[in-house]
Amino acid sequence: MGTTQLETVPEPKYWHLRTVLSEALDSEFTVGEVLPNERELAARFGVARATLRQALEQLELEGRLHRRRGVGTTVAPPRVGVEVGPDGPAWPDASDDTWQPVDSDLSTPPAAVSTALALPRGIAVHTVRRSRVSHGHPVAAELLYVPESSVPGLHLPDAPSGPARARAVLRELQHLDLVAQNRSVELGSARADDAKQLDRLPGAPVLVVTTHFTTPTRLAALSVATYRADTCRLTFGATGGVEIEEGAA
Amino acid sequence: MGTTQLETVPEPKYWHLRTVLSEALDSEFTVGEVLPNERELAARFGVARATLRQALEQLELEGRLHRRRGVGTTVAPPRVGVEVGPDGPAWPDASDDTWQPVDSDLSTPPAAVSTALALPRGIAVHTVRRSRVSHGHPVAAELLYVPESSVPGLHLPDAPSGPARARAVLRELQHLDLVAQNRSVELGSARADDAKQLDRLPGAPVLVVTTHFTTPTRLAALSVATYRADTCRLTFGATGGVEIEEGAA
DNA sequence: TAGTGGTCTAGACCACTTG
DNA sequence: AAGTGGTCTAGACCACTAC
Repeated sequence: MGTTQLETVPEPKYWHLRTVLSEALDSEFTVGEVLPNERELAARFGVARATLRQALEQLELEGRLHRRRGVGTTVAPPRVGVEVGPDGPAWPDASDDTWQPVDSDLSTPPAAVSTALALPRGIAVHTVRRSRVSHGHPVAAELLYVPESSVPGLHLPDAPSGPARARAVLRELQHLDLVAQNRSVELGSARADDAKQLDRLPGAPVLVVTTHFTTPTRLAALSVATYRADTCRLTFGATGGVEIEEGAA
Repeated sequence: MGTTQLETVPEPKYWHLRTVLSEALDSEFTVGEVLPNERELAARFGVARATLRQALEQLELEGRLHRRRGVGTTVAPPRVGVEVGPDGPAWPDASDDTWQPVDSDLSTPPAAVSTALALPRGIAVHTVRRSRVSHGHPVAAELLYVPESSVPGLHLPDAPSGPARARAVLRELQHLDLVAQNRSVELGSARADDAKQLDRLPGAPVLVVTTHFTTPTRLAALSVATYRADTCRLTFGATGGVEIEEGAA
């Protein structure tokens, strides 16, 4: 008697919408194609714009869509795999071309960093900012915290900040004997400065990679790298294997 | 004359609210404490409930809050660090106590999995479901895809599914020569079945860990593990180092 | 200037947990 | 039955981009 699925589906509208849109993206759209605007999509599906936006937010979180204010919503390319974490412990390399030194100064780190480095709160450390670019787009912003005691022989250039200073600190680190490298990954939301560097709005989802660099005696440096969660797939330890490309639908 | 920051702050209300609440959580609340309900909080801050919810969603994404329908909003404990990824390549262990075999059957995997395993679409593979528990709470759900050709000597128990069948497949895997193990991490949203297993709502943010198990000749198995992004911090390769505890505010 | 996505409001009702 | 968070609506205005 006209019994459809309607009564047995306690599924939220936005979730159902997400599924419908996701399938449409698979079959009827190509990468880079622009979708109809939100007001039209909402009308087409017979829902409020806020509900439609909930579905779009899900798809953006999953890396399927790319939304830009003033421009529109486009179909995102598959996430780029960025290699994070070499086979063994290794210092960040000053001549590394995946990371670009941006700036550096001597400043007091957040309390959580002081704690991790076993320093009293308020003690200044060398703070190196680096930026990672892939395929022409910024994908990560890094803050590297180095206690002064880790680089006793550091000879600074004249400038109190800038890329040259950053490279000096990175070069000096190579002298230390690195024995271990603990990494962790967690979800976070971009702070205002990271967001600007990553070309996103504050609060955008990011993958935070924290790396502890330890020498035989102690924790010598701490790196906090913030990756765009919408566009990046972090890859680890390609131990002899071949990188497998996806997106071959 | 009464010039405050108001006019120079194009910062969204929900973002400012997030900051204020975050600082309040640091100084005035303890883990497990329940916050006032959303309607009261919204009234207290003079914003609409939807705006207040945007701030709470951010804090939940960052693992600071725990919200449960019908119950309330509580202050979340620090994220638990879950070790994912041993030092070298290793098969999932049947007697591993961090992972618990849940179920197993022979079924056709999603198209993306077929592609990665270099199988024609529609070919059935052994699918093993496992569940990971930490501190009494479910933290991850895993789907392990094993082509029949990878376990030719598999002797199945009578039951066509169930934990016993899962263990049989896992045991048989140990016989293969594992040479590499490629891992990647990306952000995703929980599908309905994962969400139920993780005690979350559909669409909840998760960290998806994909592992490729390769033998000398080919890709022999594929694991897709879904971790709760709100409660988990994934840790990698503790190469001789000591796990550093956080939360020592 | 027109069109886009981003923010915000003030309501309503629903699903769920708890007493 | 009462109280909580989750969903949804129909509007308004703002910030940004591009023409």
